[in-house]
Amino acid sequence: MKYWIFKSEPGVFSWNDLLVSENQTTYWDGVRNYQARNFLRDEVNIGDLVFFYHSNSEPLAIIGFCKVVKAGYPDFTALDPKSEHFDPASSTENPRWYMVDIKAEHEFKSPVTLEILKQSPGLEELRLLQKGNRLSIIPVTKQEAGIIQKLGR
DNA sequence: GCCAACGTTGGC
DNA sequence: GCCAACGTTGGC
Repeated sequence: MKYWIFKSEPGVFSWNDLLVSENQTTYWDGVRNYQARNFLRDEVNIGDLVFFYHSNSEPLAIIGFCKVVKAGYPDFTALDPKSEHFDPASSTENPRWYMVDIKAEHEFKSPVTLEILKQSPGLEELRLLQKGNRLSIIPVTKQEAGIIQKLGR
């Protein structure tokens, strides 16, 4: 089992949006970055734990965590000309972008804010905290995941 | 709203 | 294959 942070702007898709989704499950569409795509396609698996991070918002924080319930499959929004995420270079035969499905598992008692994360020993290497980081699908080590879990209790 | 950092594009 | 220009991200 692996551990991840998925970033989302709550104005686009928030933790609460996830909670009111059918089965508290959503497909994670719209990733249009190759490194993040590779993670979704090749590495994110059923049962993996996903921390749900709100970016560009108040508070900047991990709100809770999810479980991956469906591993990588083609992002169909890339094939839909009406979608904001349409990519004419992607096709059914040769999909360029991938998505996974995640299901809400637990909301933290209080959000684990960016500030808290920065102050927590053991998270110095966390990609989320590196300057200029823009990756939206971030791998997290088991040790880091344990620390984040503790912070959320 | 600003702007630094980053990824992508496209002309050469 | 280089790199300038551009668009986007995301913390502040």
